[in-house]
Amino acid sequence: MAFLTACKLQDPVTIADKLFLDLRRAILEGEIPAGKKISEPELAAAYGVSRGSLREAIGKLENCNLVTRKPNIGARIIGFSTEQLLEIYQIREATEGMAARLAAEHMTAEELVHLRKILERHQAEIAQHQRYSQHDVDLDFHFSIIQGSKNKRLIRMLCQDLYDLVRFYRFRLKSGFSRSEQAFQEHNLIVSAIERRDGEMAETLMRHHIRASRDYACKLLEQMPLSDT
Amino acid sequence: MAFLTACKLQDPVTIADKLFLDLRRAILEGEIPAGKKISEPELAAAYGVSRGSLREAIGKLENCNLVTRKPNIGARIIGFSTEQLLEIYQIREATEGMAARLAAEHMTAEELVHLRKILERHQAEIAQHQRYSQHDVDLDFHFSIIQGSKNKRLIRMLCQDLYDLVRFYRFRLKSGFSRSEQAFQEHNLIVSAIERRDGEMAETLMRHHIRASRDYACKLLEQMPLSDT
DNA sequence: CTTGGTTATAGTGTCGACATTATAGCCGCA
DNA sequence: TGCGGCTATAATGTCGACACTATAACCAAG
Repeated sequence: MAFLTACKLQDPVTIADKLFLDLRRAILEGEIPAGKKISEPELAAAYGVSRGSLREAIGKLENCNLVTRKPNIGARIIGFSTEQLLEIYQIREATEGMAARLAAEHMTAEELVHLRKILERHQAEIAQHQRYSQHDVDLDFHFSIIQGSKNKRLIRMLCQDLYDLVRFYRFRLKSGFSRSEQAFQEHNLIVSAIERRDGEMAETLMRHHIRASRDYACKLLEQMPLSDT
Repeated sequence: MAFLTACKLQDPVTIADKLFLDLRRAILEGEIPAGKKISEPELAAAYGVSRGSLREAIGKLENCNLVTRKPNIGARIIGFSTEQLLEIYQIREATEGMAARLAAEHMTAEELVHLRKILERHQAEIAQHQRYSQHDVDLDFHFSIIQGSKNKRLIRMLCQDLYDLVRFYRFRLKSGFSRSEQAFQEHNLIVSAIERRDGEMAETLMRHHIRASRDYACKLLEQMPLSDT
């Protein structure tokens, strides 16, 4: 899962950081059900840590938009809604479009080679109908382009905050999610534009790609609405 | 300062929240010098609170990107750099462009009236050469459009996180910052496009506007580089 | 005088306990 | 029986103290 290397905290040193990563994974993978209220004493006991450390970890989760807190009431895991998913797609369209434009300007030759390799992996997995891991390939693709923008703040905004939500939703839609062939073609066009250093075109293509992805997700949601688990 | 009403925590109930707002203001207005390391015991004593509450407040400041923390080392106020300022402009171009597009689709008639009023205020202040408060008018303008997008996550991302940084930099550039007339014309065009419900044009104009603002800031920086205060 | 190691000190991370607030259950009353 | 207020309980907010880490000052050897 190369896309995880984009995150900081690869090797957490403090208890609160370890807890944060543990809880984040548990939330993203549905181990802790969405919308559930967090009981600080309960969770602290379950993980064998103090409430102070737990609160610090919850604070970080709040920054990642994975939990919401209200004063004197407590924290609860975020729920999901079609509305929120559409909001995320709108933000991705704008920011990743810009990222693609910047990547076309700033990506190094080595990074372009890496991008091409991701495409090859993608193609190989399509040939073998490995639709499960396709998600990782897709995330790797988008992460690489974001990294290529060289805009540190943009990278943090997307890789560290927004993409947690993307993974959160993607995990729930995983079952029927297979737009691989079409997505691969679109990825291919984007990379070509970046290789030509055509930032304008790269941005346009990326925005189209994300909009297509959104439309597909919407269709899925109409057939199979999200359930609270 | 109507633009502050866009923030949550209007009336903080908990000590940590009050501290957070206090510290945020102090940082934005340069009361605490940029780049300064934070001593938890010192600050806690200065504000008469416990270190625990202070740490919670610092955590929130970290989410706003106003301080950075390293494990076992501590937190320090962010510094500023031309590079970072350019990064922020790139993000604003993408996200506020999208916000303008969405605002053209979703803004209500009342919100459009409010926008027009802001333009009138802007014009009045130009006539009186009140360049100081022009910044507030400008922030109000951008805040209103962001709010008009009706994308809750986008609103939070911009109003709650990114715009703290905008204010942080704007405070340091305040002295020579007067692009009022030009900015007013651009604002006018944007509002017209939104009134026509022309999202495509609104996005284009907003992106041009922010790019022009960036270019102006760059010129200022060449003449008068940022000093660490 | 410089450099490497050692010790002292200040600071951060962690914890358990107390104060305050929200919530749920219960009782009394209409 | 239904509703309003009260009480008890549990949870969150806050605090002070201890443990561990990084830094700075100091000393000794070259």
